[in-house]
Amino acid sequence: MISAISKGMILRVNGQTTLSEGDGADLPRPTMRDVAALARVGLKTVSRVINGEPGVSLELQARVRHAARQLDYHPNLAAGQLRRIGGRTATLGVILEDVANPFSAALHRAIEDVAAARNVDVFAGSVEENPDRERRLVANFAARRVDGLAVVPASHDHSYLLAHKQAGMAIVFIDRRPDFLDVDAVVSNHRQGSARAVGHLLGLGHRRIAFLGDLAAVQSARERHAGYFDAMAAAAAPVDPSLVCQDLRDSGAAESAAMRLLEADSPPSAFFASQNLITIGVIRALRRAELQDRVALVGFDDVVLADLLDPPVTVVAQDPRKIGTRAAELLFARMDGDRSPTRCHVIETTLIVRGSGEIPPGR
Amino acid sequence: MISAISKGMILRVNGQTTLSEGDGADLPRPTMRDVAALARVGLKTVSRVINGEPGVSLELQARVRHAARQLDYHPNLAAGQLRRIGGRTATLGVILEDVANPFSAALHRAIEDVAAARNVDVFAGSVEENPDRERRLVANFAARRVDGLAVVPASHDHSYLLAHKQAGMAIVFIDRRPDFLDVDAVVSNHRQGSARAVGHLLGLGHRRIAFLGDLAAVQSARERHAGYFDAMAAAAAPVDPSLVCQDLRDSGAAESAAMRLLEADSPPSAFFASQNLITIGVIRALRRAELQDRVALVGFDDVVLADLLDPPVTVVAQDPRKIGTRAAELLFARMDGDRSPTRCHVIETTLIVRGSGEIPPGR
DNA sequence: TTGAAAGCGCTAACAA
DNA sequence: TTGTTAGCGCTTTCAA
Repeated sequence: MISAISKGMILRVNGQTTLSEGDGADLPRPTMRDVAALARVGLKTVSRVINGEPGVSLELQARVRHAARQLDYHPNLAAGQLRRIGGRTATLGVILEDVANPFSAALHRAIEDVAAARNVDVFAGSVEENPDRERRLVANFAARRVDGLAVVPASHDHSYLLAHKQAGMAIVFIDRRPDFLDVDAVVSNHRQGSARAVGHLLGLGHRRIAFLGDLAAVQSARERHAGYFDAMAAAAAPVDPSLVCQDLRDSGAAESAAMRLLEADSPPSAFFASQNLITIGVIRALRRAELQDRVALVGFDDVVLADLLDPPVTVVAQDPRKIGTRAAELLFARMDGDRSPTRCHVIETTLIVRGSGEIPPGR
Repeated sequence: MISAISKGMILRVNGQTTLSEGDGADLPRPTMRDVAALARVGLKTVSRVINGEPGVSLELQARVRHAARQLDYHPNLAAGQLRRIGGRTATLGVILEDVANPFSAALHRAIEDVAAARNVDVFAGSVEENPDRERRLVANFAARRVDGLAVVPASHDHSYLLAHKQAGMAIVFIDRRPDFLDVDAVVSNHRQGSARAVGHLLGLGHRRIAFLGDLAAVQSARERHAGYFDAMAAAAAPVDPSLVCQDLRDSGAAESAAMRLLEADSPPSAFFASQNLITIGVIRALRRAELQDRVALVGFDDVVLADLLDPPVTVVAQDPRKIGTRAAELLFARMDGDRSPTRCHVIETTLIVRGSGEIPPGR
């Protein structure tokens, strides 16, 4: 049985390409050869027109464009990249903690904007602090030959990226510094920002300040933890280990931990919540305990609507758009041949005083 | 001058591939040929081992794997896809309003999770309701031969996607129904959800209910607008056109519009904010006017921390995770050969009563 | 079980 | 200005 020939079908008969009438489905995509045949020009002429190379007569340009439109031709980028010398794919890989987390999403968008200006497409993936997922994503992106990779790394030993770097993949670390690997990085000043937050509470007279932190395995979480100790030590305030909770993976865990502290014999007079989801958990706990006006709270990383809560939440804000933009620019600079020594770019944080962090102790 | 040969360099001499000592930078990536040469086997044998095809002796498998590891070989997916019959790229394109918007980001994450389970990588891009950006992204993703495309469309006439669909690209629309194109869609019940929100306010006795909406050019915004009229008509409540504001593109615009309404001669007794950013704008306006306890508010789409505001914000919640998951599953079903008629899947919304929507009129 | 040859859709290099 | 040939890194086909 011979299947029907329907409109729009590409017919290749004796090397001649023609267009049928009908409205078939699942046609093969037309190739440059098809366009060349229909326009009755050489393959290379089509390539020149499609890529905007000079040196094609207006007449042939018109014929090629007309044929391309007729066939609804869309070039195959992968095929071109394969042969092209230097073989850029015009893609970037972005590896985030979670594309749905507001901080990650803001980074993503900033990177996308820089990339879009160069017509570079962006792969994104979520790692959830799982080093295996990170490696899987890196392997995939490498197999796709992304020109650049922006990573918020979950892993510790980053030397497995060396081969990719040497193969010409530009790499930038975001939010965390690289270990055992020489690449650029853009990070918030986690330690100093945290010390500032805690110092702010200490300045109001707080001494029993709880620290709620993310996975201790995560470098940025450790730095924020260290900032807490820095400030406490600078004020000669003793650290009560029972007020230090780490490894809180989401708002729920943070809420429970905060509740436990509030219900203990000698509760904290203030909280330092070292991450956005943790801040949300602490806010919920304070509400449940109806202590939001008596126990102080400073969060690290800003939270939407934090200014409209009662009391409004004081935070140390990061600047994810600036971080993402800088990271993308570094990536493109390296791709463009920048061979200068790698650097770690530190983006300062901002203390935003709103109310929750200014509640005095013993109220 | 002859450049130094350093460790790890791939040397191709007389067709023989060997490994040098040193720590060179910018090596060419090893190819299957290099692995084959080092392992002293045929090219196809390497291909079989890398792709896990059966029928290779254990001995040769070991030799190939060892050589691959030694060279830090990473296969080039694009090259494989080019020759492979049916040519799947194992990629998806996701076109969103803004990857940083919480609703879009939640969709994105849900799609990513379904894709990751199949080891499919995801391109994402933001359109900002600009049809030109949509077309540019679609063209790029088509040029990259994504197997599937999930779009929150900004454009109106979607027939330009027909050629891609016919070329075998699976397509699903999210949040909006396709016009002039036969593809699957997954949408919230915008109209009924909005009618329910407005009906809720009418049930409390409100008659002067303001509608604040997104770009009227956007289909989902129009449906929410229609839902408002449905409910008003059902209650035989007159619509005051001065209480209907559209084309609000961000929280700031929504805040100004709400302020203007509140300061007018006969202000509304309730607001229906038909989108998450608009809801935030209205909340800010009500706070500024100190009317948050006197003017009711129901929002469409939930907002983080809405439950902790004073008063807590009543919303009609969408289920972005469910929408995204369903959309991705439809995409994969089509790729797997599902030829059943296309459908528009409607995901119901949920009214979450929290307080702001239960403020009676004339308070 | 193994591998040589052809070719995917395109660009590079070169010839006309 | 135009076209021809080779070949990118891989998979397919087919022969050994």
